[in-house]
Amino acid sequence: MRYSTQNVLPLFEPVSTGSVSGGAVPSFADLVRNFAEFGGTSVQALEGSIPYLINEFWTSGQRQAHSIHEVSYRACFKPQLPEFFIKRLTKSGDAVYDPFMGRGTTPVQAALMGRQPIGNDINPLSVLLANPRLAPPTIREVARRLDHVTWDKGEVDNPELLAFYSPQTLRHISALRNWLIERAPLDGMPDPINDWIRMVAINRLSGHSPGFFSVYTLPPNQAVSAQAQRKINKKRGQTPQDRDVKKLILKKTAALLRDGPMSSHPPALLTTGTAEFTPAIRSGSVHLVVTSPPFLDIVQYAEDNWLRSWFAGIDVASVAIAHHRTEEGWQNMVRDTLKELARIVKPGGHVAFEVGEVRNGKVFLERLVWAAAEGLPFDRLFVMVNQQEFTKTANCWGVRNNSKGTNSNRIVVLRRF
DNA sequence: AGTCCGGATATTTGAAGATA
DNA sequence: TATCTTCAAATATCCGGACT
Repeated sequence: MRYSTQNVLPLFEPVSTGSVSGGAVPSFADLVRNFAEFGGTSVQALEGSIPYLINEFWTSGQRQAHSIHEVSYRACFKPQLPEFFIKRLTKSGDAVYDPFMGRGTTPVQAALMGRQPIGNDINPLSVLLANPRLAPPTIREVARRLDHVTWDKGEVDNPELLAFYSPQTLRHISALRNWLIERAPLDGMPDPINDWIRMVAINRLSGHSPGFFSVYTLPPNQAVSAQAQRKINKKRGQTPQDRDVKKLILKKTAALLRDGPMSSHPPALLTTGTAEFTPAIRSGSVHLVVTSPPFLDIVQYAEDNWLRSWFAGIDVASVAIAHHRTEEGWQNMVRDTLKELARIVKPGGHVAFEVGEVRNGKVFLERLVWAAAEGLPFDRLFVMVNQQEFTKTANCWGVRNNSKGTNSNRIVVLRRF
């Protein structure tokens, strides 16, 4: 099913976060408890001292969200997740924040719903992926700009990459890379059209369909090493073919803009840095946080993104992405992050902190988050568990639904007092 | 000398849903 | 119907240290 305006409109109505008096307006807890949009009713459970509410909350099956979200990134939640909370806990113009924004699902969804998008991530790649989609150019503008790129000014200056690209394709990619680094430097003034082109190009670098610049390789959220790619090529008997870089960028641009323009929204604030210290964000300025941190050391974000970082001109070694191997270290990181969120979130505002079960179902991260919030100025409301028959389409690496990998969204819901 | 164990490292993909 | 796009790592192996 396509994402339609009809799906969006009701979301823009201001909603109350509930009130203890009167009882005419249901509280958020009541809304969650009584949720039954996909047939099932919420199951309540108490494990230890943690109240759980279990249901199918976000989507029935794999429902597509707004097309502007369709940017590949490792470990991103469905846009329906932030939508669920934004719809019920904020009104138009409110600020919605994600300290681990990744591809920017939360700020983009917030913008689509007329809220103020605020986002942060330690990886500079995040701003490059999120910011252009908050103010997209038109296809015509992109096409005109692409005609100005000096496509003949590219060399094969990194022969390793010939494992992924034909020489001609690599020359075009290099030409675009050089052109963007010169015309739209990362520390320079934003240029919505150039920044958009870079965002799309980053997303076309590698994948396993003809819509990408590369020969068939692993899925686009994880770039294999050049050495591993040479092995894949040998095993499959494949050689990189020429790809039309400009045409593919335009095609993906059209796909991203298919569902129409971005909604008008208050100005965005996107930063690059640690979630534990975000001085650019004013105290008490945020109404809702919807976020999901890295899960222990499961995903190697820097390595997975080496090819994208190369294209963008980011020095991967300079990006200090913390990998917490131990549960204790991870919980300390979460606590320090929650302390900063306590500063940023206004009284009465909420935090939806999404984690999952990892280590083959042995570690339930929401328990660590719940413990980390102890003693901070938050009411710990409950943990929502989103359970579906179907959790992901991926079956590479032998991942199967509801057996391997992370198969449930587990959201610790806090309210600032 | 042999075994066990935990941690580190290298290797490896296919089904579901949307769209044309 | 055909094609395109997407996707929160498990498993096998190696290595070094602890222990028998």
